[in-house]
Amino acid sequence: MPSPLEKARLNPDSMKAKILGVARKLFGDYGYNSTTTRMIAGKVGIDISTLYYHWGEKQDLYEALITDINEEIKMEFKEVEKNVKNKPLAERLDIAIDILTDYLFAHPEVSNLILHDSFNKSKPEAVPDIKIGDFTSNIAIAMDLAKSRANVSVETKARILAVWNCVLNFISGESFFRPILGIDRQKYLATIKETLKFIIVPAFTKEKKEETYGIKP
Amino acid sequence: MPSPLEKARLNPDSMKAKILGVARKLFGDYGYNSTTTRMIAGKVGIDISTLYYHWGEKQDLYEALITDINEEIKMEFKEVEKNVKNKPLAERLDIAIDILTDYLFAHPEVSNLILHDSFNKSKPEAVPDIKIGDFTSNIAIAMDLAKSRANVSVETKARILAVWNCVLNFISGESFFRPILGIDRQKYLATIKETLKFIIVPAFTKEKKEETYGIKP
DNA sequence: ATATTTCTCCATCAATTGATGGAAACAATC
DNA sequence: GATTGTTTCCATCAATTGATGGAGAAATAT
Repeated sequence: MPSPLEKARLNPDSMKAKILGVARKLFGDYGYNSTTTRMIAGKVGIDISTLYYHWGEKQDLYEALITDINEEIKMEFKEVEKNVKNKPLAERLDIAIDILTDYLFAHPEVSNLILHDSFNKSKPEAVPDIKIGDFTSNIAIAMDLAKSRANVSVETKARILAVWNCVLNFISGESFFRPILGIDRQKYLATIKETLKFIIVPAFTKEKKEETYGIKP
Repeated sequence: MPSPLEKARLNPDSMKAKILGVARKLFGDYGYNSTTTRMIAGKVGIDISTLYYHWGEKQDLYEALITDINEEIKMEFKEVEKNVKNKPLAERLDIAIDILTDYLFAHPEVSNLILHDSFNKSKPEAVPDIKIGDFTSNIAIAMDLAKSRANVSVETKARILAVWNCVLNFISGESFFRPILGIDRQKYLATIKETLKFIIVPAFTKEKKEETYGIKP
């Protein structure tokens, strides 16, 4: 028996899926509290009660979409792991930045939602988190910065979180950063990647250069 | 004739100043829209009308506090500039990170407000911005990454913004990051600094090592 | 065609929000 | 002590918000 969520994902033309899609963008733009059910219904072009008919409480709708995003991120991280297998560290970092930046740039709501989720102190209790903490250890191992999930040092975790949040900021802050930089969207994406690589690659490869490059055939 | 703002700052025991202080924290924690005038009044321990008597509209209160913060940040950046004069690049970065991280760690509302300001799409139009864009060029020059305000490259600006936002994230995201890292507040501050230096110093000193270290006496 | 289920909207509710008028308490001046 | 000005609170307003009941419309089944 497919969950309501799966049903909505299976049929993207369904009203339920349409509402979910619009809700994603709006919750991302304005955060949980500042997004009203009327805004969502209005943008879908339906009455507010229709929205409640399909999704029940505002929280239920939000929960569904956070669950979705958690799933998406997990898949994206798996994609990274697959692509960096048996590559030297510098190249791993490069690939990880490319994949994650491209994904988030194409789905900026995801980035918005994660940031709202991390920093918002005013959402109702029952609302689920986006579980970034769980991912940091996986990334550490994928990047070969730790041997096992239990062995990831505080420093390594902090570094990964720093980088990860740096990406999120560039994506979510586009409307803020791009005017400061004075460049177009394409150039912005390129600049983000370049900046991230500029900052990250020397830091992580500085000391481990020999041992890690050794993997290269 | 001192502005109402200056009057409030001059006498920190005044009701007006007390309200401003509480408003800073709350606007920082919950953002403009999710902070109600009743929350502020309640935390100060006064009736809501007393708040309106002193500050007028909610926007006016918010504007006053943003203006304050803009001024504080400007001063903090001046402090950095003063301290890094005639130092080699690596040391400059070190000092800048120390000063800014300490300041923001002691006043996390500032960090919260800046982040809300950069990412929030739902605040009323008339509300003023925190002008981070203006500061990036100054920092570039202070760090000796550019010769003049007109000559700061897009890449350099992007790098500074990345670092700056990284600091903000660590400060504002403490309640989110610290459980992931599993450390106490003091260790957290140390870890932030170490992480920032780990990431930043190698990147910026990699190519410019010779020319910049040359300044050293 | 009729009956049943699914969907959509209108009207409405109670709670919350920004904001104000006016009365009382308090302080300063004469 | 009376007068004036400042500060505080109570009561209230209109607008917005999350949420629901019920009446129809639309689709599906019989």
